[in-house]
Amino acid sequence: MTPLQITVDVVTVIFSVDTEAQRLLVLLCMDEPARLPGMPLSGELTLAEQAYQVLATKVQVEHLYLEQLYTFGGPGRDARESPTHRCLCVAYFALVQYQETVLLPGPEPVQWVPFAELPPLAGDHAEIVRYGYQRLRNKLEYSPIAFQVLPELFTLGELYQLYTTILGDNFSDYSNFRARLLKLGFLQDTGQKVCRGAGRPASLYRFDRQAFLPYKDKPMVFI
Amino acid sequence: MTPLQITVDVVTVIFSVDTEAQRLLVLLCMDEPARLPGMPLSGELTLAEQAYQVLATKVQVEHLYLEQLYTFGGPGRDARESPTHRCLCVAYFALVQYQETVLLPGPEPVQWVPFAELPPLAGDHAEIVRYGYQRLRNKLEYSPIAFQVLPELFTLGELYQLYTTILGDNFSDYSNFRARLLKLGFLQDTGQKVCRGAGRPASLYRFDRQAFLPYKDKPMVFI
DNA sequence: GGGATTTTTGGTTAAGATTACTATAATTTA
DNA sequence: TAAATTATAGTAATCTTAACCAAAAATCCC
Repeated sequence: MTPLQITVDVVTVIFSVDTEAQRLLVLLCMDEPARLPGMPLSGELTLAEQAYQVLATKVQVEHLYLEQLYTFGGPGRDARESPTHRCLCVAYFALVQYQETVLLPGPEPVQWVPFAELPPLAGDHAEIVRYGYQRLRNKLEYSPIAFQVLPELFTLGELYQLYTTILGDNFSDYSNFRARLLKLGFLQDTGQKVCRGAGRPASLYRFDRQAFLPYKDKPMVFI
Repeated sequence: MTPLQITVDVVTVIFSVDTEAQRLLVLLCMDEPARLPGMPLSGELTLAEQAYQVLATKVQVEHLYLEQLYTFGGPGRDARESPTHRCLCVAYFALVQYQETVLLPGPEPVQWVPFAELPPLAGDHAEIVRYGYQRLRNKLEYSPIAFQVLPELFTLGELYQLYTTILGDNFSDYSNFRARLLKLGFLQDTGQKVCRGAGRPASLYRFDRQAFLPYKDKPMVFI
């Protein structure tokens, strides 16, 4: 019996939100066919560090959220496989701040692609992206990842736009969204006012992590 | 550069609920130290099939729920590791029906251990069990896994006991639990009455999968 | 046998949350 | 300067939740 040879790829589904254009974006390597950024597992890093490495070789960004998504591994999912060689794929999920993200040059150029207009993807990468999108929606509803990728100070309108771009605008109207979020008590009004385009100036808010902590493990719904 | 050799173990955290004794149980291999059932990845099966295989070599059971839990893989998590050898662990989560489960004899005997009285576990298996317990609580609250491990016909009291044993009895009182579950509309009253010990006879209910399906992707809370 | 106990069942009520909607304030745009 | 735009505040009807209460129908146990 020949021992089974195993390859493990770490790929990262990187989302970001262009609130201006109201678009959810996915970072893709524009090969033919397009694929998710990834690299084979190396020896010294944890899986999470590796997933971050994948991200960091493609983009420069300070504010992000990263977590493990799922491990894909049916036999036959990769062309390199054979009876003695198995390929697994540990997928990670990332959300990065769009405005500050810089795409890095490299041998395989990456590009933001609107989630609504995904091209055909290599192997099972389309499935991985769909899985990541579900995770994104769920996380948004019951965890504060939005504040991870918003600037330190933001308006409630900007927060609402982030939510509508990802969830669609039928999850709540703006007025009720505002009331609910403010009631939760972890948004700190700085008192500063800004004008973003037309309309009455808005208050700048800050996410108060201290005030949020009591919500750990308690039911907490944003939408 | 020597190629990295990778071993992948598939382990399964198997929970069940002894409603009589009001105890949540975990299946452990009673080695020294105790550990979760698992086996190295082989060539022909999907990860899920492999996880089921792990389960099926230890217990005989018809009704169960199985899903992927998490992939653990920091370097240094396993004694077999070296600079050229990396061990990953793809963990699965299972919930099985206690009453019908038969522990199978084998070289490494398994045993139900109360979750409240876990012995020291090998490697990072304690972390994996804790992770599984969190998943169990979450799943119970917003998915119908309870019906997967309840007999075809069950009383609302039995359903409530399953919930209290896992979540503690401070999540809802019986009366409100009943009302909420019945309102959801996917519990079919068969009209049959049974007496379980003392007390007024209870109606036997059936989980109506058809009536449940509309809840897919919709918020749905049981507690 | 018969009262105590246990469990199921079916409520009620007050408080809180949600939804849809309205109105007003303060800015930019035309 | 009027119109449009966005932020903010609030209301009222409806629905949900939490904490109870009480009767019904069985077993338990003396």
